[in-house]
Amino acid sequence: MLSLAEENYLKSIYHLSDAGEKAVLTNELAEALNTKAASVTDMVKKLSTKEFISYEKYYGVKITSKGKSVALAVIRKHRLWETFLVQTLGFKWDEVHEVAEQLEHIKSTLLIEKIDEFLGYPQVDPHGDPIPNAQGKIKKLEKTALKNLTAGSESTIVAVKDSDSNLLKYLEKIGAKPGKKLTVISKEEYDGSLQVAIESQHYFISKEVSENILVTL
Amino acid sequence: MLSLAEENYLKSIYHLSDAGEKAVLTNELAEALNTKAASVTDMVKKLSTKEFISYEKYYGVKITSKGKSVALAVIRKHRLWETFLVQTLGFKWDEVHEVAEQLEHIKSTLLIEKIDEFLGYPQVDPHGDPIPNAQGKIKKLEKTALKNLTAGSESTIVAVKDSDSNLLKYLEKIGAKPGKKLTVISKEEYDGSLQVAIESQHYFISKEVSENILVTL
DNA sequence: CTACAAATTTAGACTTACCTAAAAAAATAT
DNA sequence: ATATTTTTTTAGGTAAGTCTAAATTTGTAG
Ligand SMILES: [Mn+2]
Ligand SMILES: [Mn+2]
Ligand SMILES: [Mn+2]
Ligand SMILES: [Mn+2]
Repeated sequence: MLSLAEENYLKSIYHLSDAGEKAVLTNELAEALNTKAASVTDMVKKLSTKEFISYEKYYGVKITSKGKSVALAVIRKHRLWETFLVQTLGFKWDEVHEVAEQLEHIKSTLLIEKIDEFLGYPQVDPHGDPIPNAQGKIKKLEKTALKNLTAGSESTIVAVKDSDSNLLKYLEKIGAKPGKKLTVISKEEYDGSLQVAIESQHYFISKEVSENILVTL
Repeated sequence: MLSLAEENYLKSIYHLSDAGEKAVLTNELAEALNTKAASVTDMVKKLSTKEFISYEKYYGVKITSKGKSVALAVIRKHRLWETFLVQTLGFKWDEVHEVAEQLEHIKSTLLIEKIDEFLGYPQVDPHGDPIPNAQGKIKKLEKTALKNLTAGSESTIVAVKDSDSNLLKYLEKIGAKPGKKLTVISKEEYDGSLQVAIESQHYFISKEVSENILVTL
């Protein structure tokens, strides 16, 4: 049985590695987990011994398929809980991430399957992120950050960053929800800011925000 | 912010003290928490420093009102979650206690208030135990264990012990649910076993079982 | 190629929540 | 009242997960 800390490390490694594609460095993990590099080295050794990751000193870690399946189970729980909180209990989409960070560690297969069934097997969470199924299969979205689009391009919002409550409140205000059409009207080379249209409303968007909105290719 | 261990200690102290009436001894607590007396002494000192309990060496602990309000908040969450699992997700009443032991430690006032609202402010959990309100007020049930009844007495089941899954499956089978009428037909002095009627069906009940069914006075 | 900087690991400590074994206090029995 | 048993506390350790500071390795720039 994995500890809360171990589960959080595996989840972060999974995310930072782009679903296991690339190696993750010690400092990246320390940053993501709000801890220190020395602590990461310790934990990474432990997870490596248990074969959830492979670790080569000074070269970072790669997640194994065993580790991936743990990570995906945690991500599944996180996203199902977020969906439940919004759809069933009426939470706002900026209120759910923190609570889901706790709920994702509840150990009960029955519970999460019942929630999934209760919700009618949702495919994506309130922020547009895909929900892995019980077997750990996850739909990979074809997506890019809004900041990569050029002036004139039209696209649809696929997902948004879920962990910044203030960002989410702002996105709500401008109607930047998954599913909405978005057109880039102009782009300022100097600071990377954009002018965009969402449902015929025009908005100025900072580069920072444009990094956290994911759109169709 | 209290740790999981601290919350569990306070909950156990509350239960073992009959809602704070009497002092709780070190060994009782060790037994209830599945730990050793030495560990209890350590924790009890810590909780005492933090003023959740008062502790006098060799004489056991008493819960303070500060401690009581923590305990009641945890009990509230436990019972609301159990109710949610049964009513909303279709868990059986013997499947919920273990999961609720985890869910009761989720930190989010909003979450538990939303669950309470969603359920329509239930007064008792699936095992008949009263649910404290958000202010920590709890209805004290007038109840006694079935084993204290004498032959001929009629009563109504108020609550049953919630933590033994096999007991609950058995009680389900004989229809011993909170709200049901129960008559003691005879009592065997030798081993304390009883013959009872529930909805005109007759059952032999061991002393052990009769200690875990609570009935009206 | 060498010097300096950046990233990472190692060493040594700390906190929480446990444990066992020994000592001390309280309860009970003679 | 004294001896024995039971309960509780103290002493000293352990494992998980964290930290700071120092040492080591790797990367970069002249
Ligand atoms: Mn989230
Ligand atoms: Mn999300
Ligand atoms: Mn319970
Ligand atoms: Mn219950």
